[in-house]
Amino acid sequence: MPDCAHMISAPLRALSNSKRLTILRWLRDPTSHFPPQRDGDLVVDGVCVGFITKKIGLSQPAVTEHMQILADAGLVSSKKIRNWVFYKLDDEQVRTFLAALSETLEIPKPR
Amino acid sequence: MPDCAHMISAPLRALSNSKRLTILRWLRDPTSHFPPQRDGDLVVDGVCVGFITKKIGLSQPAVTEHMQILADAGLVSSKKIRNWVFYKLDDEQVRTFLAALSETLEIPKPR
DNA sequence: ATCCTATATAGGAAATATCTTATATGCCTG
DNA sequence: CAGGCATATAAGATATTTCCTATATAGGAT
Repeated sequence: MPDCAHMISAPLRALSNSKRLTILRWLRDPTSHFPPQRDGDLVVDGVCVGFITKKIGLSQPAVTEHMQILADAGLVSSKKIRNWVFYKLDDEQVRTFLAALSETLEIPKPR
Repeated sequence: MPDCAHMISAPLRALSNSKRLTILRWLRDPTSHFPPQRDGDLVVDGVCVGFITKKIGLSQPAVTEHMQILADAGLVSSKKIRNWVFYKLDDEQVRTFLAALSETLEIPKPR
């Protein structure tokens, strides 16, 4: 396995902001935090920017930027449907990141 | 279990800086990255500020600040011996943090 | 006491992050 | 095509982070 240091930097920076961490917690379990959507399923498609904006109380451009940072880090994926953009936690990538972080921080196994 | 959100924010901010992440990787396995110390064992006591400063190529005050951020986040512990200060990865707290982060990011189990 | 070494603190400069308002783009409806 | 809605981009203000130099503190040796 190659040195995966740079692979965890972007997610760590993305997670270092408390607003983004809050959003990720919402996306982890969207039906508990958002009302049903007409044009896209909360779980299947993700949560639209407008819902996140309303709930977090920031301007819409600020939320867009936060979501792009999360997407660039690979922690969420986005899907455009009509003129909505739905963001969804990327379970696979989250697990990969968590594994890489453990690998980076935990004491190396003796051999 | 209480909401442990704020418990992971400080470590995440501490980890979001690449210099600090590099230092943590060194501290994870100090004997592979630093020469033996006269007045404190690399593994038992930790690594002194001077060694880290020399290796990372920043000013000593910058390193001191980085180490304080890591210590405030609970990721490292410090031990003063004579006029040295040794920093050491806190395995227990690192594991606690990793578990809390997984708890925060992973899909809640159905029940 | 004086000097040398190791680390911490103070102050401030420069870079980066966060956020807002204004505007652009793109899709849908009538 | 005109208008409305959802999101993205642009520009810039403010806040925070990162880093340096200068200085303080503290222990050990001469």
